Amino acid sequence: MPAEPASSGGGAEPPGAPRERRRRRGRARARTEALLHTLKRSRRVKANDRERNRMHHLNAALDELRSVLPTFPDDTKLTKIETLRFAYNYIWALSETLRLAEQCLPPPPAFRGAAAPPSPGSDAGSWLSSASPSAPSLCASASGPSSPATSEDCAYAPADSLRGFRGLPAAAPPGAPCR
DNA sequence: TAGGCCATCTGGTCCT
DNA sequence: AGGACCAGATGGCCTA
Repeated sequence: MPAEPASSGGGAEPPGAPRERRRRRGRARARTEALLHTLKRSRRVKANDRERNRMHHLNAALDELRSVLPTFPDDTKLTKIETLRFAYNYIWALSETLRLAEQCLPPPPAFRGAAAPPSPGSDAGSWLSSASPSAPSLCASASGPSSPATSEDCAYAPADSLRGFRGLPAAAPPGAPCR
């Protein structure tokens, strides 16, 4: 504990003055600490508020993502982790479908000199489902795009909600001939 | 009742 | 300096 600094005034003070000064300084320090405490507190409250807002925005974005993901039954609510993993696999499946479709599409008329007849619903009846052995499973996974899902990861997937999955054409099995 | 999911609070770190 | 982001802690709610 540092010694009290000697007063510059000398002996003009009445006896007991140093004690009074100490008391006042103590009160001032208490006031400063209280002020600091309330300042810290209000900063914390503001930070909490921002954090709450941030999480609400994050959840809103997650809800938007959920709303574009197909589930069965329709009102099935995926958990956060399920939503993210499902979205990952859904995107993978869509791009795979696109890739296969491009592979199978006939060349544009400009190259053939004649319009090719569309093949409506050539594969429209077969939708991707977890029951299809050749189709990429849409169950959740964190693995790479070349193998979007493993059976172990499927433990995380809402398997029942994905069964009967609608809206995504099945990817053709590897090596399947284009029609 | 245990386990999963979620919201919130909190302190630390990074960025502007 | 203040805000954004992150991860850990905690408590509530729900379901098997």
